[in-house]
Amino acid sequence: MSFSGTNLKLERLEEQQPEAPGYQLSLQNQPRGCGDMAAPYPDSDLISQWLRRSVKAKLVEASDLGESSQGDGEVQAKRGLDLESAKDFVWAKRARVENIVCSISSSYRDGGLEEGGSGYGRSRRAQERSQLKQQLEKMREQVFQLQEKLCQIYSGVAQEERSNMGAAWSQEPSRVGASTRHPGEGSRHPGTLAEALKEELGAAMTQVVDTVMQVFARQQPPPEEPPCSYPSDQTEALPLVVRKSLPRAPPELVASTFPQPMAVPPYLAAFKDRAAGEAYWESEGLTPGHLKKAKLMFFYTRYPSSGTLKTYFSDVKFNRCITSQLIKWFSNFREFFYIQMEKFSRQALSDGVLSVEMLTVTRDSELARVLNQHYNKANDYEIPSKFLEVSQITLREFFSAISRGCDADPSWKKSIYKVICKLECDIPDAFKSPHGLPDTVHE
DNA sequence: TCCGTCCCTG
DNA sequence: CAGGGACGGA
Repeated sequence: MSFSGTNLKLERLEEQQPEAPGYQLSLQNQPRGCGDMAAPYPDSDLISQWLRRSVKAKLVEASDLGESSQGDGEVQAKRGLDLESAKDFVWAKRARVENIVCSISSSYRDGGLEEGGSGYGRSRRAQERSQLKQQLEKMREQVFQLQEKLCQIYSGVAQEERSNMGAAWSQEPSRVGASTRHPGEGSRHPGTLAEALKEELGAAMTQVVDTVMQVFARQQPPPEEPPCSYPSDQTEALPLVVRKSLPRAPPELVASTFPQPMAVPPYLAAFKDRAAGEAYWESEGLTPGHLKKAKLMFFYTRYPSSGTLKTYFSDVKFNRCITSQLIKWFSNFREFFYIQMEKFSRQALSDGVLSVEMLTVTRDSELARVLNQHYNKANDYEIPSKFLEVSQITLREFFSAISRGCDADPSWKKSIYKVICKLECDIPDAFKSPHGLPDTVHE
């Protein structure tokens, strides 16, 4: 791996570093359109400045005090940055990485920070500088790769523009989003370009940030308490169902004693999960396996009590959140169930069915097929005959109520719900097994 | 007031 | 499927 090109590019970055925010610096080495891409994200300018100050303060702190940067939790805890705007995360990441690189690089190039002090302090500083130098080299490489990627992506866009336009290439290519939407040109798959850009940039940024975080995390002791409480503590804006049995990330990658703004905020970590196609936590949370199990349990119980839920989800650590989530699941299951019942009974009415006796639900019924598709998508479980009976009773209740004109009453379904909630069936003991799902039941 | 449910929306 | 408002019962 050659560093010559990398160094050239970095020096150009460093020359402009004092004035321009970090995220714009590297873009200035790109075609103008790339730089303009930053325009929709003005917030990242502030973030960049703030981050640069934080990193510099960190370096000065480490050097002046002659101490490692370990363990200054109080100072770090005071540093917080609200990066909640998800649309800015890529730019925030970029700004963060580039500012780290620029700051370290500037300090390094200028011969380090203030000399003097005791011999002990000097040797520690030399050690610090040596470590920082190594980090710088690695990060230079990463940033260079990122720049290359951006160039490739953008040049690809530009080529496509040229070939598609067939006319003179614009003197001043505007930002990608705008350049793909010329007036009167129609919607020529701008979404594809935007998506490609987004994916490439996201993947590249993830790679860079990961490396940087790893480099810095190695300097830090592991946190005393891994933030594994996160999935159950913050459920907003994240899927409540987490994938289980995937490798847990080293805690220091999720949160370290690094100054707060540098730590990966949970939602960014979550994005990183998606970008990397991995889940970082196994946890106390409900998994797709639990969801599947719950759906199969619906064949037996439409209104499970919290006690029933606790009994049949014994591998789950129950708290208010988990309980309400499970209850919500069954509420959603019922909703779907009753919607289908109403739909099929109205259909039967319009098809000229005259009496409820004509309405039956068997395994061959279309209604059974729809229900099976919803609650037993993998079709690896046989619908219990009891559920077919309950479905038939419900269908007939709906048919009867509608044919009597009861649906004029806004609360006409409540009487049906009262009937159905008494039709609970015994859930097979196999569902009590905390691991896996019961084998197919053949009746 | 709390909790469960319904209902609507995204 | 999740979020959230409305509603009613305890």
